[in-house]
Amino acid sequence: MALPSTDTSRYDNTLAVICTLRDQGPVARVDLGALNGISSATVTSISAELLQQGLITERPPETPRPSGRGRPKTLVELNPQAACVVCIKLSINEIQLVVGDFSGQVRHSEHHALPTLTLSADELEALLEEKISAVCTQRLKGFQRLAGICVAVQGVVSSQNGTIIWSPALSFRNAPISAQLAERFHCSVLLENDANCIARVLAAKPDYTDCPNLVVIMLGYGIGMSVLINGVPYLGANGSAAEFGHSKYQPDGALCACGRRGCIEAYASDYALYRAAADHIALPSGGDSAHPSEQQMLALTQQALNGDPAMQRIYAEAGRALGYGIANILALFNPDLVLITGSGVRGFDAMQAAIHHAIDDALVAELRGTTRIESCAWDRDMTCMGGIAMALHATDAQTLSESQASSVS
Amino acid sequence: MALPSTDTSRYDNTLAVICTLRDQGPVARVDLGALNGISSATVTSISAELLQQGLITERPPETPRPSGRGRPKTLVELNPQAACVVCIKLSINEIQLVVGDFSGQVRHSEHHALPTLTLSADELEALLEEKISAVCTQRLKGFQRLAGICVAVQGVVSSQNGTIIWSPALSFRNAPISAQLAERFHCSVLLENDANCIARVLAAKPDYTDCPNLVVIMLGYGIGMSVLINGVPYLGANGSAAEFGHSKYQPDGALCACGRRGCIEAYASDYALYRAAADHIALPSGGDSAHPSEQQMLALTQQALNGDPAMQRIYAEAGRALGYGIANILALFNPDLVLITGSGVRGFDAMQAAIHHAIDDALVAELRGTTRIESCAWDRDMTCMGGIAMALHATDAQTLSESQASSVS
DNA sequence: TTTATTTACTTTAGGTGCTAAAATAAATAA
DNA sequence: TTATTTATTTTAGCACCTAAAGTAAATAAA
Repeated sequence: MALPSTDTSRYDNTLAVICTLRDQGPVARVDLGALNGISSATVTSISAELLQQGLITERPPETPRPSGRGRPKTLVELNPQAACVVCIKLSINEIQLVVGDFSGQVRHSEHHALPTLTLSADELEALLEEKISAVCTQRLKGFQRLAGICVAVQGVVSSQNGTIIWSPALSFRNAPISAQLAERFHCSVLLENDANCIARVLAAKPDYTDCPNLVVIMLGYGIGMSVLINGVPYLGANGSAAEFGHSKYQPDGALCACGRRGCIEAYASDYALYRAAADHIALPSGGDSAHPSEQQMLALTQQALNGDPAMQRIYAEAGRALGYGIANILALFNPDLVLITGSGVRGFDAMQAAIHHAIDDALVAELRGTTRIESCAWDRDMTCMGGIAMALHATDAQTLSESQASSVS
Repeated sequence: MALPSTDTSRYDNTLAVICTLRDQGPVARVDLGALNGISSATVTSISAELLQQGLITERPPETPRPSGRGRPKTLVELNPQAACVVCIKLSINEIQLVVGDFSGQVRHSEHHALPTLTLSADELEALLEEKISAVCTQRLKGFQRLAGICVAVQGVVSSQNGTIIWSPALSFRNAPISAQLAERFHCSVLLENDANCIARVLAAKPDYTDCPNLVVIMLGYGIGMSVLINGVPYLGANGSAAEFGHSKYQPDGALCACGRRGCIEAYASDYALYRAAADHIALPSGGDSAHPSEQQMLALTQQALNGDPAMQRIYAEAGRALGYGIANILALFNPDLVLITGSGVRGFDAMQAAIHHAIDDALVAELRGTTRIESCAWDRDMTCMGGIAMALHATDAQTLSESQASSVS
């Protein structure tokens, strides 16, 4: 039963204006109207409220006048100081903290190496509180408030419950996180899968804006995925959807880190490639066998690209597993685009032929469809950028209602 | 960029009232308000419009008065004659036509046996026009108009383009259907996958209403699937999503009707079971080897349930393939519920143990999740009932705007 | 230098559609 | 017959939008 209830147009339009300003930068009132399909009279009214609440500011007229006749546009822009958000990325033996302002710009970023795998749930909680706290005291000068926190985690999380169900970075399971952080910092806390953060960033790129159904595959130590359906991440019933890495290539196949056999991850992840290669060739030392270092993985890839037949065979088999997995994605999701990224794209060229060959083997043309399959350069900062964007988006509603409340009092 | 634009609440509320009346039957204005979260003053206003347009009627007060004090409720209900819709199901060598009225009730149903596989695209078009035309002249007495047509097809269809991309019932491909029918009958034409129609009916059942993410697997001659995400069928970029039957169990495995190898369908569909059994046991004649008859399939299933070891092995292998396929569904979609139905559920008991065993083999508990996996009795009329419901839903918007236009003139 | 033109923004007038509260309707209980 | 209860309708008022008119601030032309 749908509950249409009362009119929400002012609210929707205000949100639309904020979103537009966030991803277009300073915009004139006329253009805000045109971009969002509302009259400029309405924009005048909305921007007057936002101005009064301190969420936006009018930009002083440009010194070199813009060409053309007529009254020059008065640009309005988000007030960066109106609020800030923090994103913490939790990966194996490393956390990254990033501070973003209300306009979405990154203001600060820091990395900390630490042994995440030996942490207890309480220690993790304490660690996150300490790091956020430190960043707040050092970096929050001038900001009106901390509006939200996004915790980006590799693995299975329940955004709804604010619980990390399972993560390769942690040795415990079912850790509730959001509630305590929310109480400690008096702001909304968003728990997100790292792949969803990446997908958020990629989906905004101009090349991919016409892809409402987008699948992003993250290759790396493990294999993750995000599925955007009409631009929003699909989470499933408990948040464990899009676990591409543990979909099957071969029943009773290679052993996976999850403990089962035949997962795609058991063929195409870093540890799988390293494991398959370790018997054949000598590798630079560093990392341990379950967690190969970037140097080791680069060396592996290089050998395959240099024409080493054993390594070529290993990458071809990984590509075949990936290809069969992608074939299932095409048959089940029929997305507009599959993007392959993550640190593991370093090996994409060595796998690409096998991937496409496997897909063509698996699917007839009608089911193969017209889905583009592309790789995408990896940037380790993308996760937190997406987390900042998601935290701001989640926070806008709250920011609005709070500002309204304070302006009433 | 979102385009919130002008207010649509009257429209939304009117649609909500119609939907409520359709699936609840006669309802009083107060209750319409409560069920849809709007005030009864608004319901009065909306129902006055609908009454004037002839879309609803007031039901005369009950002769045996309802208990309780106070002014008795005046129930309003949809006027069944306000419009009707036709659903045509196209299956291998059979079509079914069903007429439904504006209130969603089935008024007429007929089956025709005919050789669909020898039809050309033009012949199919002519056949559909002829059958619909006949049903209209015979059955449309008293109805104000034919509001919509739903064509329900096994296979891959593009609802957007109104094109049958591929169907096992037809020997040709890429047949545009909707446009010509729409022109001939001056009404909206909806082209739907049969599994989506079934899913629509099942999702409405009280047992399953709390399952926003629902996967329906249809076993039969082939294997189809429908994925409802927040209650709406997921179609993908070209309408070829949810092709579970052609997701992979075993690379280079058994030959599938699609021409590729290792598809789930090549293990667990009727033709696959028949093919595997044909070497082992004698079967009643009828059908051909690629299209076993219902009698033959019942005999097969019976042998397995009677304890025949060869047949038990065949059904166990089919169950294992299905189970691995479902494991991928759980990992990728993490739905609230997987329902297995279709004529092939006759063999469910013979496969069930193997299905669950395979799922547990494939997935760790965190990824297995809490998804319910259930079978559901098969009813061949369900497809058209879903088609009627979907056609009405698709049509309501149009019905409204037309009635408004005519009431203005 | 003045005037016309162009474009942006704001104000005004009017419409849609909602709700809460008051009024009315139609029953039962006392 | 009167009081009470519940349903529906009417009324008054609010929120929000748009079109159109009015105002502001620039350039181009006379």
